[in-house]
Amino acid sequence: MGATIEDVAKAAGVSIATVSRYLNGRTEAVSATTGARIQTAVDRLGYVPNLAARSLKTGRSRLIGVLLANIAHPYWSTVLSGVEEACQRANYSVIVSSASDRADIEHRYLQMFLEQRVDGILFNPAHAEPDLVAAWSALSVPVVTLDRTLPGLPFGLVAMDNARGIGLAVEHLVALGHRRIGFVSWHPRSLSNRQERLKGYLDALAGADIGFDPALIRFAEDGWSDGVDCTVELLVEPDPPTAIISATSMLNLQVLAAIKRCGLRVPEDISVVGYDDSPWDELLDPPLTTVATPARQLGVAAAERLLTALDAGEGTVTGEVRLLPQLVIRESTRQAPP
Amino acid sequence: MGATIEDVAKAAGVSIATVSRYLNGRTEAVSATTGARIQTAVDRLGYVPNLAARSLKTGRSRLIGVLLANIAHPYWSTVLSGVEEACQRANYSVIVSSASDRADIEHRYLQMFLEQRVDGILFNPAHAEPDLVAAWSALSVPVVTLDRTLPGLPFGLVAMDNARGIGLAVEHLVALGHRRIGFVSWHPRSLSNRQERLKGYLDALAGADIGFDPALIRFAEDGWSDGVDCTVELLVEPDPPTAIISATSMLNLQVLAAIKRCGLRVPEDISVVGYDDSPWDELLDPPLTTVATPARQLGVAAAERLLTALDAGEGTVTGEVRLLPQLVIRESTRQAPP
DNA sequence: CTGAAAGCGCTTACAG
DNA sequence: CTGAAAGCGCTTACAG
Repeated sequence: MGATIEDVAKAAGVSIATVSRYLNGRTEAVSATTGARIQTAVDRLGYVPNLAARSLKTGRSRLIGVLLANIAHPYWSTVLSGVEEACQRANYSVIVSSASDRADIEHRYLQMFLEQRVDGILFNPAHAEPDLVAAWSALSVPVVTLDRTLPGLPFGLVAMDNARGIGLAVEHLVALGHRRIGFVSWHPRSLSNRQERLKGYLDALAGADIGFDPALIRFAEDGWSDGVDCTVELLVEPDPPTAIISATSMLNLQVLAAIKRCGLRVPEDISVVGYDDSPWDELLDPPLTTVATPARQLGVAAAERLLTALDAGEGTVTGEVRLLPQLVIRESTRQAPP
Repeated sequence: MGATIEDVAKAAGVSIATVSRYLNGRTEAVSATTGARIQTAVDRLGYVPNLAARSLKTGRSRLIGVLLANIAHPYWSTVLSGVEEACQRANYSVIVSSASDRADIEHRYLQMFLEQRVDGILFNPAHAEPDLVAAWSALSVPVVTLDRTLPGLPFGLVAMDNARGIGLAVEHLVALGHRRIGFVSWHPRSLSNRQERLKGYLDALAGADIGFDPALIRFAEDGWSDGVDCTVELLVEPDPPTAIISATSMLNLQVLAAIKRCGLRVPEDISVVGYDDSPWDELLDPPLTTVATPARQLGVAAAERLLTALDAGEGTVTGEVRLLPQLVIRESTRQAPP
């Protein structure tokens, strides 16, 4: 069906070498008239170069593999759009896979990426248990890890400054006079981003000379419901918090729903700081004070870090890039009760 | 760096033809002992087959191109996870691109897909203006269009039954005694899914013998804010609606926010039916009555339709598959005031 | 500025 | 059950 470079060469009355040079933009190496003849042939035949053939020859596929822990999470689709944008700009295509939070699937996909001979990998790991992850120490392409670090692996990291993000939330609440500040998060497990947020909470508390009360922390199971129950538990404590920090965007609404279920009002009875600043956070009731963690920028930064390494011919990416979150103050936080 | 099939053959003391047969699962054609020797060599060398080479030879890439109008929309990331899942099951990889709602970008991406020699394309078009779209009439691979039809193009369609979805919402409100039912949608333009929802609204009204009042319809510009203004306009009409249907998930929260801004309560003062049943709709205040349009299933169905055509060796996909939405009744709708 | 030729890593008849 | 050989569609020294 498709025309090949040979068809074009024949139609233009030149060799395939010349066609190839013209197509690859080495215009200084092809005379203008020859170029015009080739272009005419390309147009007439509807010639579309075969990247598989090029890849086989050059050893570069112009493919970037993106492996997400779970693509169904709205935050990550936005990150992906940033990755997309940066890769597109650099003329790379993006192969996307989602591990549905399962390490065995991650394995399969990484293998697939290798078979497709992607030039590089962007990876938001679902798990970080050292034994599961050890097998990836010898991946043959540069890898940049997104938001989560993998201990002991030769990957670069591009992530938000998670500790600082939660720090901003704590400081804001402390400035409003709150001293009993609840923290609702997903269970940290071995995931660096979650651990960092927890650490950010503890450090900021310490920095404000507030004693840490374990009763004020709740870890929910991943998903769209457990956060509600966890928050309710927190609210029925004998000495409940006057403010709550939600450490993940998917938990924001669950915390709010739990508070309403308990018959409390935000911010009259309790203040809430959310995370991520999803586009709809300002549409919530009340408009949510949140820690903004620009998703699109994260994607762009990660892709650019990888692409830079690729351009430089580096076989591996090192170091880490941290993006700074920002606090967006809206109406869900106010002065603590006396 | 990477071992090739020739390295494996040498290490196992057989020809590359035999290695190829073994690797492709034609185990009946390879003796058990030879197979074992090959497997040992593969493991020891860490051999990873080169799909570009295979693709070049077989003419099949095992790549599916997915082109989304805008991947940053949460609904579509869920659709994508369904596509993902189905393709993974069938051993295809997925190349994802997002057009950011721009037709020129769509063009570029389609071209990229062709260059990558994808085996098929899943396409949620950003625009459907006939002149923009005409160029795609001769795409060399099977295409299935997602949610939106492209007039006159030889593509299959997998979509929700949009008209029926809105019909369900109208019927529910009519049953509750509402007769002034507002409709807030994005501007339909030439997009079939939006036109169908509008038609569903009009037809259902007619079916209930309710005269149609143009003052009850508002079209917002795409995005996260214009829907608020449109809804406010609707609410300050001299004879305002007693219920509102939001025709897109991204509009649900905007409609709710506008109602609150006007000092009205849901459902005491006005009923609201949303669209899509995003996972957080039940966490809203009040929990939202919505038309559920299972995103993941849509993705799975579309991918399967395409994969079936591919298996059958069909060069083009025809016909359409319609998925039925379902009404999920929660607490944002109630009896109309007398 | 242009062409002939080798070779990227596979699969697949064809022959044995 | 196994191997030798052709060929998929490109790129890239090398020569001229």
